[in-house]
Amino acid sequence: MNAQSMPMTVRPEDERATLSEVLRGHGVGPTHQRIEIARALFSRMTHLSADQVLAAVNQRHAETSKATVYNTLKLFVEKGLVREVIVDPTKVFYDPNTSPHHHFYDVETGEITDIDGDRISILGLPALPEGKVAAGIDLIIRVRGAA
Amino acid sequence: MNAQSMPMTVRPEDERATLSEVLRGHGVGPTHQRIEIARALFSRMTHLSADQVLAAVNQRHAETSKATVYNTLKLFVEKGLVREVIVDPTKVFYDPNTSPHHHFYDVETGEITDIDGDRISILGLPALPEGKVAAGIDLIIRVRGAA
DNA sequence: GGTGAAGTTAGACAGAGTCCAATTCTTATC
DNA sequence: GATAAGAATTGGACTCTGTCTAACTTCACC
Repeated sequence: MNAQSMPMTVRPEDERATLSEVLRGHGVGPTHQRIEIARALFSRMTHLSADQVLAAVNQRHAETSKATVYNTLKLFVEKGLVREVIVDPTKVFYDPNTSPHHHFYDVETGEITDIDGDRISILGLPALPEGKVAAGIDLIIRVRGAA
Repeated sequence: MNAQSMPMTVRPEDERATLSEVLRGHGVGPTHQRIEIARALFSRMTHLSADQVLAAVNQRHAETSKATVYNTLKLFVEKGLVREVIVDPTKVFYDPNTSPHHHFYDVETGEITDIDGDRISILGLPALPEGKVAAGIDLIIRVRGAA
């Protein structure tokens, strides 16, 4: 089971256990803090910045430090649980949807919306530079309110 | 005449005049500082961050403040003289090539390379969100050294 | 219950970018 | 060329995101 296949609704008493399994399945030892951070991301299935994750976690009950949120988000990226979305020059967003997809980014509101990967084909994708491998492909369509 | 059609080599005594014309043609009043910043970008035709622009300008002779570099780069973006490239979570790069194109970004070295827009076709581009207009389309291919 | 490794923490720190009030420059007009 | 008004520039303080470190806590295992 991976993050994408996690049921959208689970009985509250099962939620922690389910999240623990998701973490373990990605080679991440489950701790209170990591479970809370995973819940913040996966229960919303939306793009959150580090400070939004921190706020969401601490609003609930669990005191979690800034350092742990940053450590954990970096770990989740390494382990493939979430994906970094770099569209806003001021902060990184974390996307719990790790399937191939692209992004609309509203430069005025900061809102990020997914574009399913299979709705787009990219033809003539150039050969990667010598000795390099792909680490991610993201088509970013910046939009703003009509004039 | 626009930035792209500016001759790659000009007689030094004409360079300031040429850059002045480019700026004026984009509705930007030419000042010493703006000319120096434009020269830093257009003489290299490469992707520079704000601090690289600052270093390039001040290395030459013209003392220019950090605030002016940031003000000017923002103005250049508004006026279509350069394009922001947002691929690195720690800083924005400015690209003097404003024709439609995409980017390779090496996550290990930080190197950015252009991909000509006409080498790639994007099929099935989804409709923009209601009431929105496109502000930029950038396919970012992140690469890293092979394992 | 003891031990070591893994995880968490507060708070200091670094770097990019913003803001502001004071100064300097540009430009239009005479 | 002098002048005045608006535009541009400036240093420095400031904000914010993210990193680092050394101490502390938790956990698994014996």
